[in-house]
Amino acid sequence: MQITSKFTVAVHILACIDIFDGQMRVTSDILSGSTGVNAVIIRNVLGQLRNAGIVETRQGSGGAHLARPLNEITLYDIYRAVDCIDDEGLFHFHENPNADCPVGRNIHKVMDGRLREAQMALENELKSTTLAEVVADTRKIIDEE
Amino acid sequence: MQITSKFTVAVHILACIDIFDGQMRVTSDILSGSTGVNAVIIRNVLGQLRNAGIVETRQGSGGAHLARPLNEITLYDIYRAVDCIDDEGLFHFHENPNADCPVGRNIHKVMDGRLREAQMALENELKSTTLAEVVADTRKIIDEE
DNA sequence: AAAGTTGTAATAATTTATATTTCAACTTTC
DNA sequence: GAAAGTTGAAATATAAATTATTACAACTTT
Repeated sequence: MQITSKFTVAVHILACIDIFDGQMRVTSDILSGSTGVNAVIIRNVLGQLRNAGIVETRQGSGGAHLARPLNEITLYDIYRAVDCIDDEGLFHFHENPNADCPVGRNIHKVMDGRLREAQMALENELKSTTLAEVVADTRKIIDEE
Repeated sequence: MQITSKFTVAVHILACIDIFDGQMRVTSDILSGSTGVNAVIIRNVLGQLRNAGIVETRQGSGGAHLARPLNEITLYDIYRAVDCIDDEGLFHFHENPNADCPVGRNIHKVMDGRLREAQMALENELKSTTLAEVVADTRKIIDEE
């Protein structure tokens, strides 16, 4: 199991939006071409990013723009926006433990806090990186090519 | 997307093995009953735990036993044993970024280290808990019931 | 020998992720 | 104001991953 590629796709298209904005109209078709991901999926992701206040898009006119500065968008914001992880959490608990077994009826409770801690450690790490850093690194590599 | 339930199942059955060992023969059928997970899946998980040197099982005789002390088995050991995450890592990268696009051909490289850090933060957290703690908490709750 | 168990392979069913098709609503440009 | 291109969204299809099931040989103990 892995965290859905919508997350890395979202980071990818946000980098494109920042880097190409001004040079061209960054449409879902352009982004589909850069990512290799279907344009409808791109529009879905853009929709989630829009709902989270990260990008701006409008029907008809075409072309996405960032809604706030690069350094105010963390990887965590993106991860949340595209709904990588649902309310159940990162770890999938088996669903039918036996309530007649003393272990079965308590294991969930015992594990819950610890699994949440682990998930939080991951998420805190994602909070520590902003798109500004990602884009800066990308531009640097491009310049050196 | 979530981390496969084989992980929580594995923790569950290890707790059962420790708590019930001596009282009964802890077979895959018993464990299937406690977890609500198919007995063949349980045997697969036990097989992975055996390969990792965490439990001992034998054909014919039946009944699993821990292969080393509870405090020498971390949640990370279990997570590794059941192969929660493959070599690609926790985050799933979209597979066909466009090499003709400057962002497309570099984004993977730029993100890689950061995603690995996040995964490591998760894993370090799992390393910090041993089965001894999980079982102690479980026994405590059982005693208070 | 009988009964019960593990280990493993093969297959099926279920769930989740991703892609595709379609089209109405909208904007800009001619 | 018509044409061309775009977004947003729904419906459906395909693909991939997870979990369950069936089947049985190999093994142990009684």
